[in-house]
Amino acid sequence: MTTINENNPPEGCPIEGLLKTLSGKWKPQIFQLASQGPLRFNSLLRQLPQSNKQSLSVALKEMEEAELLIKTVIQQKPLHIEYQLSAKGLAMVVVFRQLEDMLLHPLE
Amino acid sequence: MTTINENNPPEGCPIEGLLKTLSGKWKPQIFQLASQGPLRFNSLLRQLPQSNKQSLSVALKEMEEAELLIKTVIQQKPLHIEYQLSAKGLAMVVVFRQLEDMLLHPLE
DNA sequence: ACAATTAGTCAGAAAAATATGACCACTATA
DNA sequence: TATAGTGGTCATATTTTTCTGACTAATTGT
Repeated sequence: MTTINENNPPEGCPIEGLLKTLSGKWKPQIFQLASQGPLRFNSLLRQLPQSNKQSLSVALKEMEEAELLIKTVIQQKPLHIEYQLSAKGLAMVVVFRQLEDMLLHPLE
Repeated sequence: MTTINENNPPEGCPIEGLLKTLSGKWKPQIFQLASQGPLRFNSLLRQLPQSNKQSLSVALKEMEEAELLIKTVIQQKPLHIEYQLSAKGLAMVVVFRQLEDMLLHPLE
């Protein structure tokens, strides 16, 4: 009688945390655009005309909390706010590019 | 007068495709468990008691289509079906581990 | 014959994610 | 004074994702 390891509730699955911070409809585009230069809120909104303030606001906040983006307040009048990729965020984008390739290339 | 690149609708954002195939409530756990050995449907269901047949069935199918999992029918009676990580899937898990570390380690 | 196991599918309900439109404060321009 | 730009928040509505429970079909055990 062979019973296989079935007592394995992966509580706090680490991959879950990772993929959760990366999940969200507009985060891929934010990564992509931020990899091309600093972002500003209204500009981002115009570049993603299918999106909306609310969702972008939440996505930016989550990415900032995950330390993927750095938010900078530029002291001009009117105030300008810039979001740019952190080192972490940039490293993520680099890895994403590798993963894309992996996903696309057929399995030999 | 400096106008910044705003004519940049990232149609078919490549990162979007990647994160879409990785999205789904139970895929992280499937990656995790599959990295420990081949999976069978009902066993998976028992190991993830908060989940359900439907969602797992869909997730397995999507991961199989993305060539992350390989489905094998074992000709015994009753038929057994095994899901195991492909080379691609395994490589993904390895990269996930690196990304987790990146995400956790504070930005210096 | 009846229950349990294998691996699912299906329709409908519930929950979660996303979008809409109004509103806010501040500054600038006509 | 009114309009537009900066960068948002909030309550509500809509859409998408996930879950539930019933059902299938073949096989094994009691």
